[in-house]
Amino acid sequence: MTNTIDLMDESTHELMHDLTEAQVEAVTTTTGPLLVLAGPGSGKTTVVTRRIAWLLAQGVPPWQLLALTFTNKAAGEMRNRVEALLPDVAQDRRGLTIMTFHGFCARLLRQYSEEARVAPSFTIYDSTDRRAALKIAVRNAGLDSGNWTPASVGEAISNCKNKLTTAEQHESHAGDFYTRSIGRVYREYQAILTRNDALDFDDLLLKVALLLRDDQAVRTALQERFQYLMIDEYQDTNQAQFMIASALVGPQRNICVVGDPDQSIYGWRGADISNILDFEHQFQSARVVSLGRNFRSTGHIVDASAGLIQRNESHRERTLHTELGAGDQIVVAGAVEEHDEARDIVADFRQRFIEGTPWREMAVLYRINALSRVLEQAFRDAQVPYVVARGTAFYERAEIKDALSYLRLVVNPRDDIALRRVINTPPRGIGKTSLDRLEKHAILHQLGLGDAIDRVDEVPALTARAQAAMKRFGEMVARWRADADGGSLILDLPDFVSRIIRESGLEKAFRNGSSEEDIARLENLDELVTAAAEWTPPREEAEAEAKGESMTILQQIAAWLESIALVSDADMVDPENGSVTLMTLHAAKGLEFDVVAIAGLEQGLLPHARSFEDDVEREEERRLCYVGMTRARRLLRLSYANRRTVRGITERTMPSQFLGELPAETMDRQDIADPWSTGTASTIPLENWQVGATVRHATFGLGMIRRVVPRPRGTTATIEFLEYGHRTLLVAHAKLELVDPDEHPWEGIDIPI
DNA sequence: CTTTCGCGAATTTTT
DNA sequence: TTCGCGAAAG
Repeated sequence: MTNTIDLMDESTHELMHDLTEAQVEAVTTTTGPLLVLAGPGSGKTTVVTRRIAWLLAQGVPPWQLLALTFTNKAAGEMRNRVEALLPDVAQDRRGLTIMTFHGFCARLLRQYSEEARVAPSFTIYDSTDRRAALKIAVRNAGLDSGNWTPASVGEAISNCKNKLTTAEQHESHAGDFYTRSIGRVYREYQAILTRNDALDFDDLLLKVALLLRDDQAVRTALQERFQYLMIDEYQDTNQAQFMIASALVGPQRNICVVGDPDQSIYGWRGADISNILDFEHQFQSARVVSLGRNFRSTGHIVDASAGLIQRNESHRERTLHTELGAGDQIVVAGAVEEHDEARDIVADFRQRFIEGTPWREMAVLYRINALSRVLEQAFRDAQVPYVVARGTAFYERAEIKDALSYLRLVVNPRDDIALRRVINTPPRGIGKTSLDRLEKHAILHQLGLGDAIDRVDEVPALTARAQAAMKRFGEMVARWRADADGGSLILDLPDFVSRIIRESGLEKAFRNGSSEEDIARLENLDELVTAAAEWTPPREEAEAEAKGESMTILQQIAAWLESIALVSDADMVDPENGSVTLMTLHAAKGLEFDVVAIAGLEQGLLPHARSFEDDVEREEERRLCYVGMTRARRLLRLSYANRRTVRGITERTMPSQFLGELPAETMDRQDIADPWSTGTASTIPLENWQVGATVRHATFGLGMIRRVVPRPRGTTATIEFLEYGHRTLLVAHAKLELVDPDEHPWEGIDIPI
């Protein structure tokens, strides 16, 4: 590597002088397949951005570069950092493509709509729309909506799409009833999407994968354009994304993927960890660079998280080191119940603030969104500024979805899901009966609902009243559409949005009432107008506009709606704001803070109860915990409550098994006396009393813990002893010894269940 | 046709 | 606890 540096001139040396040897190798290995294994805090973004700058400095035209990320935030940060590296050469970055996977696919599909056989002005369905479409699909497939929930059916369909399996293919090799049924719903669901000119998230990837697979001309064109491909967070790619990446890589095979198998946390969504594990097999002669130095966290944090992740069967041995010193130990704190836990976190943060850490450098992470409620309350009560990173929440509010549905209908007249949502919102005399009649007519004549409304005179079943109401509705939308598409009266996007809110009657509906709720809804609608005003078109469009091709309102709405459909929670973390950030562990991926608290480290929460049956899922929970811990630079606080109220029911909880897996010397334990156990604590820490743990008893010999139940007189454990059957013992008094699982005491022995 | 009420089910994570 | 759905009342 040294001679590489010797060969560099002044300006390029500037790009390397502060990098480690491994990082330099990752930056300068520009030809052929390259896998960068980047542990937490190892300077992954630095490497990718320097690599882009390096390629540009080598004279590679910017439009030949394509970098794909998972979130808008990651893409934005990458763009900013490239710009910071190359401040003077703005026009040299023209055509440089740094986008999210989904955003990139959406763009390709609009560009090649004909080849991909999608409508050019397709709508992207978010999870709410998808749910609505799935319900209709289940109904159309003649199945009982009670047994076939949108969630379960949707997951099955999603899995099919990730594997590029079409409904027909799925049905053709269907054996059992379940598979056949899913196939039927899948076909119905896809028919709805097609009729509505809509694509769901999976379709964005699927359609592009199929396009690249089947259309050689398009594939070649893209391969020729994008000579250098980079993919961030590669451990979270699914099969469709792998297909896309493989197809984009031309004969020169310049593909660089960056990721960390230990941070794969989207398996539940179809992410396939083998993409990164098998990279060297998929792309023969790939170079592998492992970034082993952690620039982010202090020693105890690095050691503790390493100790945890080593417990995973799937973990590949490797060492990470930091040169930032040992730092503070991790605080592991217990609390009586969740309110105390939240208060303790706030008190801790307040102390850090007094010591000089700004609020924006602190974050609270949790497994499930429901936990944010208690935490928010505690922060509010203490008057500590906080922000809940929930980018999508605003756009999920009913009144916002209503307003957006009107806009969607303007852009895409065939969007029946949007139409259903707003045809009677606010009420305009078109009830269920009328809608049913319209639908019957539409099906009979093979029309969309929008078309049927345009010819509502021909629907004899409708009452005159309903007919008139529908006619008015149809004309209203048609008028908007005409005005948006080249009409001269409209000034700009926010004006148009506000006009729709007004003329649709949404505004009036909330202005009539004066309840707290109505006022909030009005404010939200105002907020939407503000959001429209603050929105700026993405770069490609902006460049086109600079050339004098200004966008019509219709095009602006379409682009705005697309950007809304593709926002994620993490996108909303604003480093400029002076608040503590509250978010899920998933949303925290890729971020870092000086001070991090993880709340709710309890059995059933983290790891989540739904992962109990499956070792693979449990390992993903451990990775999730690992991701959370490694977000911290200096201070990490893990906490649990002994009691937690979920859905109005208070339940006893156990500390997470993960706490028992952390090296003792990295922890500063601040557990509290468990009020349910009597006095003397057992020699085994509570969190090690897990179902499945192996123990040895002085009299009964070897056994396995089957149940652990906290009781007023002390926590009891039911243990299945190899020779004595099951016994229930008081944890505090039993003379038990925990057997190291590595000893494999069960080898060759049938464990009685 | 609209509104209200009561019941039952549910929440893990999200582009 | 909260949401969504269906039934019954207005």
